[in-house]
Amino acid sequence: MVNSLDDVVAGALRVLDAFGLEFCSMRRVAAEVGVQPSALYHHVPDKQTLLSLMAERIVADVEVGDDLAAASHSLRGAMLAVRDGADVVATAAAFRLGHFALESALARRADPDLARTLLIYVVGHTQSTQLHRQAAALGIVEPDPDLDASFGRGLSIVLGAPVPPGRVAARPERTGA
Amino acid sequence: MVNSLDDVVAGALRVLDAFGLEFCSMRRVAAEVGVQPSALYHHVPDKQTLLSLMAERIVADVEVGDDLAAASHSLRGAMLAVRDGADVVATAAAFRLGHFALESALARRADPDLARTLLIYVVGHTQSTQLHRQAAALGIVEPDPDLDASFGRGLSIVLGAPVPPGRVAARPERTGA
DNA sequence: AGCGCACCTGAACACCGTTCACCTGAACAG
DNA sequence: CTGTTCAGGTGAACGGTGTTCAGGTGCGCT
Repeated sequence: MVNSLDDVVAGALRVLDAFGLEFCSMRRVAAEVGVQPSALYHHVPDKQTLLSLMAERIVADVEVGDDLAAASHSLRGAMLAVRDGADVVATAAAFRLGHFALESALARRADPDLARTLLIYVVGHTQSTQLHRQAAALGIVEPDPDLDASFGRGLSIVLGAPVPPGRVAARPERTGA
Repeated sequence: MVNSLDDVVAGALRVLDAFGLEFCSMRRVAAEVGVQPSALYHHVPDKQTLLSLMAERIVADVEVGDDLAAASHSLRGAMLAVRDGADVVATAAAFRLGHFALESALARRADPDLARTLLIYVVGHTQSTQLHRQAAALGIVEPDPDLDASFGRGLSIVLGAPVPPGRVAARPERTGA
């Protein structure tokens, strides 16, 4: 008892990391915190709201500096650190375009359109990465070791193609057939 | 009675368009088709599978030609045409990176990394657009008339910044502060 | 001592996806 | 005409879900 909102969010994140988003139900979170399901509604109006709080926590210590690529990798890392983290961030209020804290932070450093595009890309690719890894862990698909590099290359495309070392920037302009 | 798989998918899409993804339950689809819920499982093993079929149908007549921007707009249009269409496409098996038909089609026309990045961006931005519009329709947020233009600008960023007519391609390279 | 309030209980409501044993009716082979 | 097969459907049930609500308990404050 005597649980605070933080305790609830922390418990929810523990459940998320242990069981995945699919099984992160209010009842499970309640059990984790040691409480009846209805008690959660004393701290949170909604499951949706709880998910948003979890998302905020997941990306809480992503630092947005002047290096956009570094910020992108930082965000990706933060989401990958928690099971289904990218899904939670994507689902959460997160994508009310323009009302997402990280987007504003990025927009302060660069063109707002670039900020938005970058954010969509980073979250989207990371979401796919996590989904793929989970499928691979279940043996449904063999792991793709190129996924991380793929992220970097896409990042370069979005950021303006200063492709890292020794990499062909092959982007055919309307290759006919 | 005498329903085929196509009838089920069509019914599901009708329910989706009328009530949104949140309320697109097997029971509702069954009612729409005029059948008991359990009957659906004669046509489909899963709700997940049904969603995938719906997604395929939503993007079915998107044409991928040599003009990547045109293809992007076409895809966006197809998803926007159905309520929560982008969500369905994003959720569906869709994003097993590399196993998505549209990604392969795009990759045949351009660099695979560009294809992947483009797809993530288009679906992601459209998803946000649709979510925003729905929120606006409910009066939760005032509509943002710039969203469509925003899509175009982001597209230009991904495709290599041949920014359309009369538009400043302002992309500061690590603008210090 | 007594009020307020944060926190919690326990039961209930209306749904959900899915499974199961069973039925129906048309198509087709002998 | 009989018999079998089988796509398609029924109706009940199982174990879950998010959420609500009336009520209870104990701490801190005045």
